[in-house]
Amino acid sequence: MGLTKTEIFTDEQNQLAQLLKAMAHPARIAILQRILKSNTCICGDLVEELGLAQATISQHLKELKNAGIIQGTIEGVSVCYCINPAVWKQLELQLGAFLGSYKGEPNCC
Amino acid sequence: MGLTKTEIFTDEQNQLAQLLKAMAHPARIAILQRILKSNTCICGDLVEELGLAQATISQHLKELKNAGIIQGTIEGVSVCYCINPAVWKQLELQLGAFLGSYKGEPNCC
DNA sequence: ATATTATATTGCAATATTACGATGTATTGA
DNA sequence: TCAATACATCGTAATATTGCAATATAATAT
Repeated sequence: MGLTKTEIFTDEQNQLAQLLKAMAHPARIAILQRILKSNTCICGDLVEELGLAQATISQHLKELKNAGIIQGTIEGVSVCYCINPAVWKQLELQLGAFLGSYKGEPNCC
Repeated sequence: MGLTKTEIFTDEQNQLAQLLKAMAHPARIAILQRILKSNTCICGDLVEELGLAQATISQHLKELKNAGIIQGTIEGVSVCYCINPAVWKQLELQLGAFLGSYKGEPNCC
């Protein structure tokens, strides 16, 4: 198979899983950290700074963009990527609620 | 390929990516939500409640266990799974720092 | 118009993931 | 001991992901 059965889960579960999946790669975490740090946008500096080929970086950027986590605007010859505030905030809320719902009660295993 | 180049990233990036990856599937999110809700442990109730085969559930549980997010102890004939408090707390901290480092300054794209 | 620069897309090979049936294993109860 | 119950593991098919070279595209500069 290799095909997730999305139809048996809630929209919220599928959506959260998709956002997590988009971030679940060290290169994409590195890209996001880089965008967060130099809050002013970046472009293909990534190709030099990370040790991956240009095609690979472009592909990772595309995945982050498809998930809605980042957005890019053309800026002359290069492209400027930055965080999509709405999605980032939603992710923060959804994940916060999810992670925060654990109350660590020690009556178990 | 299909092989992540982990050696070019920091331990923190690789570790966070691995934790996110373990959670980045709707079935595994559903499993975690179920564990969080009935904070008292569960077992193969999941097979009935989610619409997946027993082998599939077992496989997802194994992945969560391998990532360290949950732990299981044998309880008679069944197995009791619950959250690993240390890893959960670490995830909360690491993700909180990561997500919280975005200050939403609107000087960009 | 043409070259240059920056990024995207395509095509491919290697590997990973998802899901399940079938089978193995360990514990309890009769 | 033997059956039943609850999981785990194996094997397999379908599909997805990762990474790159090669090539395409789009914008600016000459």
